[in-house]
Amino acid sequence: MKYKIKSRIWIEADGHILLGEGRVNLLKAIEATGSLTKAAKSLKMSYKKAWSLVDAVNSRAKEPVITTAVGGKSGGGTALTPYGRSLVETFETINESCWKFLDEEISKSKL
Amino acid sequence: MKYKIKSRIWIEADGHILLGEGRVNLLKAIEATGSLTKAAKSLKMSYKKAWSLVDAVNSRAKEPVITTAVGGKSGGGTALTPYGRSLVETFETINESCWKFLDEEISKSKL
DNA sequence: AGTCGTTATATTTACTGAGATATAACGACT
DNA sequence: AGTCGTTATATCTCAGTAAATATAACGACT
Repeated sequence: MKYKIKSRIWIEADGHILLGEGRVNLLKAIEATGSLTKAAKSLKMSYKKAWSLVDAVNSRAKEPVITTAVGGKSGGGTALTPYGRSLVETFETINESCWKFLDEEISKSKL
Repeated sequence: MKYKIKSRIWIEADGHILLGEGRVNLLKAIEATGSLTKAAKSLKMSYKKAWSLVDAVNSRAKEPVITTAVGGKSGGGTALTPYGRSLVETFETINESCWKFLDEEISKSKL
């Protein structure tokens, strides 16, 4: 039986959490569905929770992460900005390289 | 305003968490005080919670992490085994190198 | 004007997890 | 035999969080 090492990373802005794994998943679901309601459903999350998460991200980030449209034929929708996409991408690459780094570290140790 | 990246790491054994930051702190407090009761108090944690934590660590680790004595003049006590000390030490060194790694990664990015 | 699916927000309800409390057992020492 | 501070464990209470529910506003299109 071997030990495994795991990690969670997150980005903070102004002492408050800006982006973590859950929020990244939500942003990706928004990009996939084009709607906050559908994104929440696809993650089996309440609309309210999803909304508070994206609101927190949007209000703390240096630039807007999502744009919302209300009303209209389709009812409206939510979309990721280019800046949002870059946030998601760099988060995921850093996260994966962190996993790799930790796997190497634990295999170097004598546990 | 700059983004900061943070992380939590933990070690799993057999699919269950073995050691994380909180447990490491508790083990260090045990080493410092020689008693689970005092360690719990020093961390403002209930005895019950502290006990369940060390019990979980002790039962999942490859070798015993603590030894306990019940009764006697001093009432008893809890001590860290050499293996427990090595667990704590490697956890902390990996944790700190992980922080360093992440700081470098985020400063490389364009956020 | 009416419909529709959405964003946005408040309020109420349910439940899990943490804390508080209680109790037993232990054994070196006086 | 009695004391003392500890380990060990069960049970009960409560708060804070998550979920469910309700409601308003919006605007393109028919």
